[in-house]
Amino acid sequence: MVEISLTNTRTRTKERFEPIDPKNIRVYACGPTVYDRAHLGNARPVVVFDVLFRLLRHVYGEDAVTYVRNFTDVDDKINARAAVTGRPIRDITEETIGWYHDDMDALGALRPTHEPRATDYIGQMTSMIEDLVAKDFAYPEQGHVLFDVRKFPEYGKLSGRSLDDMIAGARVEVAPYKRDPMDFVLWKPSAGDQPGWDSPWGYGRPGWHIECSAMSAELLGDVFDIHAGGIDLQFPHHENEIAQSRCAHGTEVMAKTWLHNEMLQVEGKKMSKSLGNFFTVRDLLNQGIPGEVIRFVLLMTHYRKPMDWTAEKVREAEATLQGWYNLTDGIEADSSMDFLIVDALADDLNTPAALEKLHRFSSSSAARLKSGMRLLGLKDAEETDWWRTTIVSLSSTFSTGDTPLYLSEIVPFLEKWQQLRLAKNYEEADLLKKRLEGTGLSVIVQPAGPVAIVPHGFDPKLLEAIEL
RNA sequence: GGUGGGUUGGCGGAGAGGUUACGCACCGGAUUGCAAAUCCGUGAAGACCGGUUCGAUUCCGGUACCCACCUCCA
Repeated sequence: MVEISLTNTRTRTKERFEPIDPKNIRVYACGPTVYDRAHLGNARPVVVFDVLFRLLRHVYGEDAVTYVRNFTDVDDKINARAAVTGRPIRDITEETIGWYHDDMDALGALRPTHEPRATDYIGQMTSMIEDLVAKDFAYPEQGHVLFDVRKFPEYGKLSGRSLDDMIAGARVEVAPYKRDPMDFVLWKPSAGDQPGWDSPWGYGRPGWHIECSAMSAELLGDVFDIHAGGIDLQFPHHENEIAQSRCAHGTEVMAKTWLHNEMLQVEGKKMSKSLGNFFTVRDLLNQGIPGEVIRFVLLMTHYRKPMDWTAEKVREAEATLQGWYNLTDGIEADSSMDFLIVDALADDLNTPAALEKLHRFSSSSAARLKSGMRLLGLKDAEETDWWRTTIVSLSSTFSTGDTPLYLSEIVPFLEKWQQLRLAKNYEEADLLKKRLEGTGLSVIVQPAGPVAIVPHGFDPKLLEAIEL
């Protein structure tokens, strides 16, 4: 059995992963609030924890892993979106969930075992809140229900904060219904057209944190193996989840292992709308950057380090993948050296180290490369075609797939170019070559003669403007 | 202010107390009208100051700088 080690935020150490039940490993990751397209920062944890999911399935068996990622479909940002657009909330959340699936599928992320929606678990939330009130960990006040942080001595342990320090430096307004400034909302009243449900505390809606506690308990149990999310969720979201779940269930831990990925930056700066470097996964796909390339870039940096998204990395990833796809197209995969990749991933999801192994395979065995790429969730060459090119030459022409050949359009130019070259009229030959390259073609000389490399998506109409 | 993390060659980015990371770029060679592609090869590092050690970029302490969170953004 491969020994997996993971950096556990809860204990601040890298430790060996030992499943509670090797036949049913239970993982929960915090999913998106569905009010808009997923941005690139949302994609990082999705890809990172997809690698974890794949690794666990590889090691323990495909049916031995239960992976839950929620959709937060009740939230004030969604309400705001509904108010601005005049659309029903359900329309917005349905549409956004569809987008999310499209975009994450494009990145090669497997669908989790369960993708629960918060609004389908309101009953579980209210019973959990009732339980917390009954056990005196929470108190109702002015239509709200609040968690009483002073009742949970270990509050702040996950993020290494003390209540008193946080209050000293807090910039939050203290609501009048709170006993302690750090008390957080489990339930809050709804008015007007805000979404709401009947509850023992009146018509209202849940606070943000309770949904993850209720859904993870329902689907994974009171204690489960791994809870994952972005480092920005460590406080307060995960801290609050732990407080709720442990107090309600009376357990020593909520999850044995807590994993947090570091944040994403763009060209060295935090991604933000004001800096103009904010973009969604869909924006990148629409620019023609393939999903596999986005995935590759995300895998180039270890998940616990801040990662910088740059155009240079995109270029590098695309060139590398194109080369690997050319090597592995039509090749039968050889899994005999997979353990090298698995070992790298088992060492705290070291994806850069795994990529290094793939680079080594690329110069020794395309069959092993193909198998290794699958382990990282990179599509097979046959499943995608953006990397394909067509080679047009005067003697023989072939295409790496179903790409059109453009023989009649291109060959006359190659013949002309060859004539000029044989006549040593290099000035005109170079001019012609430059014009051809302006259409996206690459024109080169091989031992057998001139050759044009036609990229995927080439537009032959561009050739009409060039004089023969 | 509090808490956590980081600083590796031109760039990206890992591991390891002493043995080539790897990729991109660069340079040299093969090849080439030029170029591209491909193949082969060389060089290049660990913020600063101390400490531990036979030996540290790798462990410990300090300094500087950077980043994140504390503001229901992954």
